[in-house]
Amino acid sequence: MSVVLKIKTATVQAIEQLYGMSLPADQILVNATKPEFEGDYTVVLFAFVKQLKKSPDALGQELGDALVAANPTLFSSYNIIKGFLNLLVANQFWMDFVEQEKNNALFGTQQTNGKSVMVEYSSPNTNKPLHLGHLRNNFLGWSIAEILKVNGYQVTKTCIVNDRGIHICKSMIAWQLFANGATPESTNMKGDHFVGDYYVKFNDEYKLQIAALVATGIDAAQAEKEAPIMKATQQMLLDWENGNAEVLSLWKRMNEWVYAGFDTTYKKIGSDFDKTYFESQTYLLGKDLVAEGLEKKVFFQKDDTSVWIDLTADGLDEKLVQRKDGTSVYMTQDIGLAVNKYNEFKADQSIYVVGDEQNYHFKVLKLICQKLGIPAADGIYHLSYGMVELPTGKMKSREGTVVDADDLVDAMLNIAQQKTEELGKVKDFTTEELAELYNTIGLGALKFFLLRVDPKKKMIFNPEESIDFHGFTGPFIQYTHARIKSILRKLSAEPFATNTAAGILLPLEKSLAKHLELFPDTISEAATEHDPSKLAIYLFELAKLFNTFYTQHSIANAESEEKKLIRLQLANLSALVLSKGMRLLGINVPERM
RNA sequence: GGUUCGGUAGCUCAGCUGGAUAGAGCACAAACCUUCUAAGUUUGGGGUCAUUGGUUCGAAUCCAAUCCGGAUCACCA
Repeated sequence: MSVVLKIKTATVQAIEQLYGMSLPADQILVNATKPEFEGDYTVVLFAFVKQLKKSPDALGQELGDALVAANPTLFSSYNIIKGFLNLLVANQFWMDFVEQEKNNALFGTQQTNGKSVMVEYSSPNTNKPLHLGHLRNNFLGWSIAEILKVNGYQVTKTCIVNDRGIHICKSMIAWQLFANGATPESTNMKGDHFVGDYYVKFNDEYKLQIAALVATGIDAAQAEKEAPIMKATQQMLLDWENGNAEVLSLWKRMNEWVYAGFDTTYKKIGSDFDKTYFESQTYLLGKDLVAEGLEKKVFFQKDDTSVWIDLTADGLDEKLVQRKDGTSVYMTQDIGLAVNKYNEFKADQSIYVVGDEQNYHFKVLKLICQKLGIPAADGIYHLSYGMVELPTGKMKSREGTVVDADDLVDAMLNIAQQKTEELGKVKDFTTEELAELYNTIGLGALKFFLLRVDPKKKMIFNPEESIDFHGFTGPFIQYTHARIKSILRKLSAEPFATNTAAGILLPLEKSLAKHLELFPDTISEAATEHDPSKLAIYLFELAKLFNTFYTQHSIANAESEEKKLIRLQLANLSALVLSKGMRLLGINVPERM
């Protein structure tokens, strides 16, 4: 049980005993005491002053006395200032806490809660390489999955690959027209980039053709439809759907190129999935649900035989679920896939990590599933994240203003290498060890950069300014970890003796212990809010605290053996929490850097 | 226009279930390496928390209106 919860519980009991009034624990407001006052945690009294008809001071006095008397191991003293009851937690309490957790690899890990959850993320299109936006998606999805795991959930990571559709045909057509049989092998290119280039070529050619048509006097909208390359693409999509062998074979071949490229990137950034779905295999799902929905009168049919759902009562619009030609739309597929996933995994919750541009889509998806009475419906949760934008605005692949994922990762590794070489602290590393270190640091900087901000908010990335390695960054935390490990190596600190001294904790020692104690609560908050940035901020503060502590107090040359011991314990637990916490963000921490 | 998300220091962001004098990092100015890793630490300047009104012991936080910006409201996926 966390300290804050203990304080709340103790307060509830005290109020019950003193005044015979029972309050729920969540009505007690407990804050960390502001540094300018004496104390560790503060109970805000105003909330019950009215109900109890007492002055804040009198209430605080009685409550403070009762709390200290009833919980001598928890509280050592208290003071009251203007309606705030500042409680001082006993030094021994913090020391016992550190003693107990000092080397506990499971610190912060919850027991299994019997619930299962699916996390769907990444969702790439197979017509172009991954970009910075995908990186945010991948890091978020992966991290949330790990955070849920330590909170006791059984997690299945899934990925839906958008491997069919008009956009795929665009690259295929362009390849037929311009490639002269070139392949990734013959051009020595990564497959996803190779295919992506033909997607760009399509758009270039398309624009030219439109311009040519407009020059002959055709209006722009008409020209967009008439352009031969577009007509060919649409024909190809039809051929694909009709199972044309030649088209299917080209489609497979080009997709294989892309998968090979994605595979490399996923390995490099550490993304993995337990189950991958392909849209080419799921896009027909959901059709039978349309019939079922019509029967249940959830859907209705218009005169032209298209099928709709009326969501005006829910403050939304009418939404199409089946075209008049009987084919299904995106929404229908998603309903089908949701049912499919549920049948396969029976997950209690299904989290979709998808950009906030699809907020409306997922709102509708959940509503429709609920109206259809699908068991998975209430468990649908859209983890909506903001776009990554450039200072000049949104990234657009057609205009070449995307930040390519591979390029960015490579650039990060280069900076990591350059800085490491400048500092020259690991000259004895082998080539392999160095490569691993650059990877750890470069990716750590990138992942932390993308995960440290609230997922809901859009964020700005300026390619002109390289991602920092100082301050609120991944490398700063990695560095702190390496620093601690260096001390532990030198003092060969394990196993620890049991700390029996009833010593006094210095302010910085106590601050560290206090902050370490918050780790389990932070992890569970990150899970319930679906927000890894809570964890990132926590870890940064821990690293900062440790560094301050480090410069003020020596561990190796501590004033006494007792001091040395408690500091060793604090250092070891700090390293453990930093390492474990960073791992939940998908970031490794080095032993040396 | 409807819905929805956002607006906090020069920049990037915390804080938002109402609590004490609004915080970090970067940038800027300065100090600290014969002592456990200076990718570090310390100090300093820097704010009309978009605006106006309301709710109350107390508002960056809640409510309303307004202004500004994004997303979305496709027989695209």
